[in-house]
Amino acid sequence: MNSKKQVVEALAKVLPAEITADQINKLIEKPKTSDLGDYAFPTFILAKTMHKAPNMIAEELVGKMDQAGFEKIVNTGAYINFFLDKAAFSDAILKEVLKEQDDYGNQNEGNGGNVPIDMSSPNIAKPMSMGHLRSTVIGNSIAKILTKLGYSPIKINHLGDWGTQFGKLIVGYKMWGSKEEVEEDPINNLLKYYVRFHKEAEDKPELDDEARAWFKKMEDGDKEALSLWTWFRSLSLSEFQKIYTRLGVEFDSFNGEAFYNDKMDAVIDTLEEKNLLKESQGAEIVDLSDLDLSPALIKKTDGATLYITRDLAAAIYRKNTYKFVKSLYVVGSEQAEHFKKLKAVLKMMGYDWADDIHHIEFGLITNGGKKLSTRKGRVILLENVLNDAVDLAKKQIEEKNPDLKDKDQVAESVGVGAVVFHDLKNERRDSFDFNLEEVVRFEGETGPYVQYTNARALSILRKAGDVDFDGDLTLDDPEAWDTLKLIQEFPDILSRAGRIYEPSVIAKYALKLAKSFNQYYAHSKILTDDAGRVARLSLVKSVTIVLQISLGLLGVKAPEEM
RNA sequence: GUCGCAGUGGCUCAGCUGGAUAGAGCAACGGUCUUCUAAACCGUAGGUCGUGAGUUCGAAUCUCACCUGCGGCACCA
Repeated sequence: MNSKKQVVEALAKVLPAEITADQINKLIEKPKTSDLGDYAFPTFILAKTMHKAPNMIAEELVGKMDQAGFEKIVNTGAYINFFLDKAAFSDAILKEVLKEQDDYGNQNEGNGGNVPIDMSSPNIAKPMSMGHLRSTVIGNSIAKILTKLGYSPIKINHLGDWGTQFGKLIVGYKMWGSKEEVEEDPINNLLKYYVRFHKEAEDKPELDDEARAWFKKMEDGDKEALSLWTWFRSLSLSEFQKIYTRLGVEFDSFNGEAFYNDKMDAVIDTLEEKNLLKESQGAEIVDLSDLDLSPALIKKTDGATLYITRDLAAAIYRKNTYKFVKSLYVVGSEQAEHFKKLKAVLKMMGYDWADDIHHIEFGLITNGGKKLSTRKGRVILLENVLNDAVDLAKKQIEEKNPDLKDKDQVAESVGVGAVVFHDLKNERRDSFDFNLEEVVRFEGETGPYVQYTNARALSILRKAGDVDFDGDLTLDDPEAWDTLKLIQEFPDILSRAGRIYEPSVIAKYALKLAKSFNQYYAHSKILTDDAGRVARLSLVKSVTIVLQISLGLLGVKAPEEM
């Protein structure tokens, strides 16, 4: 349903013909308060052409307008305020949601097009930190949003599974580690060797040489080196999997850095063919000075390849494999320049689809104002944060709803949901300082608040028993009005979230809808047995549908009771 | 130095393409559970929207300068 269109049409009839429907549509705004109606049209721009004061124009236009189909149309100063017919509106929107159910809001702008999403991408042998959570959770949510918009996302976990750090790891393992220790607690112990390596290498630079030598062995296909690498990799992966399961995230591909080892020569060949490669200070570069970018370093002085070389190979591989309509990279904003360069080089290679690559950047999480650093052992372990949050959720349940069944499962959903929601509710570019208390908060603008709202609504529906959601769903209760309008806005919210790749748009919407419903809940007796009962229950049902869709899009579970 | 991002009540943030008295949450204070889950609801208090100029009928929103913070800037990813 489209109530805005109704407003545009009403205006088009009385406005000068040179103003197009499209222009009208752009000028219409939503008033801040409901006493100013549901839509408003400012008449200032007409003042010049009509040679009259805006408030006069507004008054005149209102006099000429047909009020049919609206509750009323009035002017307030220079604005024309439209009040929708609440009864007709509620009936139409509730019927639509109840009919569409989980499909409510679905759109097909994507037309099935493939969209690889590079996300999560933790480094092997290092624990997942809060930083990885961002990439994982933002990527996952964007994938779900795009699915609802008709795209086919492909979630790629571009694992950090190759590079000199493995040389360091092997050296550390051989010096201080043991098979038993690693198998007991793979990630933490591997991390221990890695941190110790960096500490000791400060005084013993020969350790770095040794590490380089081991990495060289890996590249040369040395059996021992590769078998250690494979072992570290698979241990790490199964540890990561535990966290992904908790977060409810699944991947379509785990092709990480190592996967592109044999695909870089072709890239370098092409660069050479197109005469793009230049030698500079002993290294091979692509000059990007025309674009005000520093050069892209393709090959080091020692002939080894670099990050961008691998990413070029990956970009091309993804285009060939998936024929994508766009390709997303959920990576921190500190890498913005890297992606500019990546696109620039691809463009120079003649790949116009470079324009379809989008860097979905997000802000840094700091701890005490400082950047997190694995090397210095300064990390916030995601697993600990999740555990703390779940423990706290469990306590709350014991306190508030001790008879609840499946307490542990609900605590898991609520605790993890709080952490995930917290990460998604602000604009992704915002960087924030980690604060456990804030992350695991359950009151106010939080995930649990939305979950709780949904659980209470479901509880009403359970108490209502069998309801035939049919017939007249007219609801002209002013308390319900904001909620109804919000439900109707959902498809627009979804499309905006997809357009700007912003899960926070959905999170904020869910909070708004939950708040609005809680107000309704507090002021209306829904189960009262009167003529409006079915309509009110339809609203409750519709709210649960939209809240559950929204939480689902964020990757947050919606427990039925809590 | 240079490029990018940000600067809104004590704290964390909204504010869509410029529009009608700048909105929430937390914290503070005060109310609301014999009635659908009080993880909720209602109310009070709190803001020169970093600073200065400009564009406009109208600027938190656009332009410029400056200040502050964070991030990037060739052999890490």
